[in-house]
Amino acid sequence: MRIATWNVNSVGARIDRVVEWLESAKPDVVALQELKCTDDAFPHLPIQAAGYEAVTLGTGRWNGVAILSRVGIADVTRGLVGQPDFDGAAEPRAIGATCGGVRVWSLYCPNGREPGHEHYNYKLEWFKALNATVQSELAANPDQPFAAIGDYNIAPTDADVWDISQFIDSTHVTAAERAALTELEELGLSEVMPRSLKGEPFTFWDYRNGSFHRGWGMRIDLIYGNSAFTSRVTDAYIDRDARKGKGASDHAPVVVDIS
DNA sequence: ATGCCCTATGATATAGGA
Repeated sequence: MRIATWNVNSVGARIDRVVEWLESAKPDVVALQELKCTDDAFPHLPIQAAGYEAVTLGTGRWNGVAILSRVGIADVTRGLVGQPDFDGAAEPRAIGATCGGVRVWSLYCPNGREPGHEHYNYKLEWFKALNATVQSELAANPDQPFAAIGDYNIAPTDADVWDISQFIDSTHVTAAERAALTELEELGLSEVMPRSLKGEPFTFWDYRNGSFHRGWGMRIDLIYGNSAFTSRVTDAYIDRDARKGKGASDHAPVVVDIS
């Protein structure tokens, strides 16, 4: 079974590319982030025409997550256990579903903006809610394959950004953010490292400053799984080609194959 | 080569992204 995660930066603006990618990569399950649309506006018709059903959580202009599947979607959960509000609202950043026997979460973790910012504190609180959700689900079904995949907005190590000296006093690389990943690992999750098909192993390149052709990228779209999941992994890769050309998302898909 | 920002919004600027 092939599972993928992709921050598409607006599913409406990207729908043709998304459908084209589904047809070429042939994933069975896809976690999408940054839909930037309401549930009502989600483009179900072209997704269905490509052979997938979709469950979504979207409120409009910002955020939004979905899971696409051609192997069934059951037991859909929207939001996290104890998820914090931001600016008085629960943002659409997490959706979980069981697809083909695998429990999958599509995650769009908060950015944080800058260390010490209200949004940074929200980011750390959000990860506590993710931790509580993962802990609860792993305890309920310890033998079921479980994958928490998406845009984590954290680079796990200094090697996961193009130049760590550019990240002094920046989010995505702080000890507190990385500690949130360590705490997920302490629950029994571990990261599936994707290989790079060609070029540097990043998953995001800013639109600005020609970052993509300069190799100024970051690896922030991550695959975490429990041992029932990771023991079945046969391959994982970053589809960097999907970042090329006009009309691309600023993120590349990350794909994992399991037996 | 992949080439120097993009998206949605009660828009004609602004917020957010990372």
